[in-house]
This record gives sequence, C-alpha cells and structure tokens, in this order.
Amino acid sequence: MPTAARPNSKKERRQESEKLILAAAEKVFSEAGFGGATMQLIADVAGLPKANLHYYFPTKEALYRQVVRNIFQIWLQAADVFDAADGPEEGIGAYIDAKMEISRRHPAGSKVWATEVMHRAPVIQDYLETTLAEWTESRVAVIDRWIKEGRMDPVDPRHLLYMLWATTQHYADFGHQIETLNNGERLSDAQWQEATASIKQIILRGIGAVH
Amino acid sequence: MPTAARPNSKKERRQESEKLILAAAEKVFSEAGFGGATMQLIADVAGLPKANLHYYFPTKEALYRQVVRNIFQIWLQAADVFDAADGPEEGIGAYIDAKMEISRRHPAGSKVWATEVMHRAPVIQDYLETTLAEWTESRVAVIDRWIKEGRMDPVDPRHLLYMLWATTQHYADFGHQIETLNNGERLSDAQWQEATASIKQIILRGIGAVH
DNA sequence: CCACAACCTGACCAATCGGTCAAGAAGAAT
DNA sequence: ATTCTTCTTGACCGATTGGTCAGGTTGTGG
Repeated sequence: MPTAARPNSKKERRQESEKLILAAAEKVFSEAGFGGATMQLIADVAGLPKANLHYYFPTKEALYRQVVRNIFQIWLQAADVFDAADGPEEGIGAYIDAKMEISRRHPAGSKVWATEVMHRAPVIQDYLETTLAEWTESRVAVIDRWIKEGRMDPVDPRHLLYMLWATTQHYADFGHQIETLNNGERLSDAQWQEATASIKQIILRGIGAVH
Repeated sequence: MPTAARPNSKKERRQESEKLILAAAEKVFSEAGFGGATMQLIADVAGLPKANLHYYFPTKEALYRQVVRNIFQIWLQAADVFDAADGPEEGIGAYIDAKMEISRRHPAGSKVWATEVMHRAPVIQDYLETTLAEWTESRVAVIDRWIKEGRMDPVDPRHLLYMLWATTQHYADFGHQIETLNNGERLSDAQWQEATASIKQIILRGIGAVH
C-alpha cells in the first residue's frame, strides 16, 4: 500500500511549502511594506533558504501578488452574509460582524491590502476595476432597494459602504494605535464585542434601520 | 540698507529649502512607503542634489521623522473645533468637517501617518503614548459629559472616536480605491460635500445627537 | 577687502538588494 | 536497480542603496 495514507506526498508537501511561504510573506509585507520587506527576511521567517523561495515564486512581485489576491478572496467572501439577508438590519449587521471577524483574524492581510491601495494599487488595479467595481454595484442596488422599500433612511449607498469598510478595517490597520490607547494591551474578547456592538448600534440607528 | 527687505536672506533660504525637501519627502514617502522611497527620488522631486538632502537632514530616518511629526501637528489642530463647541451636534459635526478637509488637502500626509501606525509606529511611538493618549483622554471626558447631560445616547466614546478617525481618513488613505469606483475620476466639490454630509448624518443620528 | 562660516555638490564607498545557477539530494516511475 | 523529474541550497553577481567627504562656492560680519 504505497499510494495510500502517506503523511507527505509530493504534491502535499508542495502545497504546504507554498502556504508556509505565503504566511511568512504576508507577515513580513504587512510589517515592512513591499519595499521594506526583503526576500531574505521572508525566508528566515519561513525557515527556508532564500533560493528556495525563488523556486516556488519566481520574483518578489509574484509572491506579493499572490498574497494580495488571497486577501482579496477572503475579503469578498464576507459579502455572502450581506446577500442572504432579508433587510438592512440583518444584512448590514451581519456584514459588520463578518468584517470585524476578518479584521481580528487576518490583520496582516488587511494591512497589506491597505498599503497596496494607498500606493495606487500597482499590482491589483485590474481587480479594483473589475471584481470590486461589480461587487460594489451589486450592493449599491441592494441598498437602494431597501431604501425604496422604506426599510432604511435615504442614504448614499456608496458612502455607507465606505463607512462600513473604513470602520471595520480600522481595527486591523490601526490595531497598534488602538492597542496603545488601550494601555498597551490587545483588545480582549469582550472589548471586540463592545467594538462590534458600538459600530452596529451607531450605523444601524444612523441609517434608520433600527429604532 | 543691507539688512532690510532682501528677497533671500540666508535663514529664509534655509527654511525654504527645508520646506521644499519636506514636501518632496512627504509625497515620495506616501507613494512608496519608507522602505520603497529613495533619497535619490526625493532629491529629484525636490530638484536638489542628493548630497544636499543630507546636509539638511542627516539620515533618511530623520527626514521621515520630521515628515510624520508635521502631519501629526496638523492632525491635532483639527481638535480645536471640537473643544470650542457647545454640544455633540456642533462639536462632532465640526470635527468631521475639519478632518474631511484635512483628508482632502493633505492626503499624502494621512497616508504616511497610516503607514507608520500600521508598521507599529517605529519612529513616533512616544507620540502615541503621550500626546495622542492625552488628547484622547480629554475628548473621552467631553463625550462622557455630553452623555451624562443627555445630549446624546450612551455610546462608548473611544469606539466613537475610532469611527470618526477611520471614516474621515478613509477618504485620504483609500482615495485611489474611491476614485476607481467613481469611474476613475477624483471626487468633485459636490461629491466631497455629499460624503461629508452623509457621514455627519449617519453618525450624528446614530448617536442620538440629532433627530 | 578680508576672513570666516555656512552652504553646496560630484565622486565615491561599503553594504545590501533581488535574482541566478550549477551541483547535488530526494522521490517516483519503470 | 536505474532512470528521470522534482526539489533544495550555498555561492555568487550586477545593480542599487544610504551615507560620506573633500573641495569649491556663496554670503556675511568686521
């Protein structure tokens, strides 16, 4: 039985190596930016020789591109709860929950995304113009429908989406500042719940989705 | 009359050179990050030889530090309108106006600040722990007073402040993404007013400061 | 007019960067 | 066992980086 239940087949090891490298790259890129990150440091974090990185990813930019794309996928998935909802209170509330969960579990990814966009998105501009634009159009239509149905106040849907993105991602991107203002300690479970509840309270009341 | 009304005295020229370098540095740092920025590029943007930069600022880090500190000063001044106000509607409304104006006029500075914080504030951590912490404490007290006086709903003041920072700075830090979603065009005067009005409407209603 | 300090800059340097490559190690297929 | 592909790695390279420095220019006070 040579082909069954081997702990490490060749393809499995390849995937594991790629994941290991991508995780290390995400961390280093988020802490130093694209220009400040070095392949040597990523290799050290991954526990691999530098030359091995170039076997799996031909260039630094190719590795960075893959990191950003992975984040974008996670980020888009948070929209599922938005669509499945019946009204703004449930839909936007669940969306805030999902995005806060991502900020908590993938802060490094959020930072890489933010840095990429701040630098005018040199490697993912096509994603912004296609996938993100379509995603946004779709949600704008949903919000407009809710407004027309009188289930929330008339608010510009785009600025509402920007507020949702900004507020939730702030807890990842500016986590260090928040931590510093929290006596140097990371937010506890209860504090994360308070943050999420505060955001939901202000925004859902602010748009008249709850009274 | 040698000492009067000379167009370029030595000290004036020094200040002008420093301003020129700082403006170029702010632009380059915001577009490339600390690691991606090069002294040569900053020198080119400023129209000066690279060696001249090192005459005014001994190291790249010293130049970067000055850029970040200048931004921090502008950023703190926006708080003046907060203090002069009588109640939450006026105070927070004017604060949103001021911060949106900064996002519009100093987007590069906002990006440098954001990148610095995302990288765990290696050069301005002392500012976060002292000046920003005191500033925050002071405004938390003001908001708590407004709540106690029944002029707004009970909301965690810190999370409210984070929401204000996140939402307003988003229009600077993620300006490229917003521009892309606006058919590739910069926001017009009217669109900036709409953005500011939307934010004020949602937040001020969300905290019960206006009905 | 002189002397001194402040200012400017082309040329240069050690260090580090992303990336390459040849030579070998490890599995898989036969 | 043998062959072949896939994987691994130390050593290396040209290019670029932040920073230095000697020598020259400019402005200023006496």
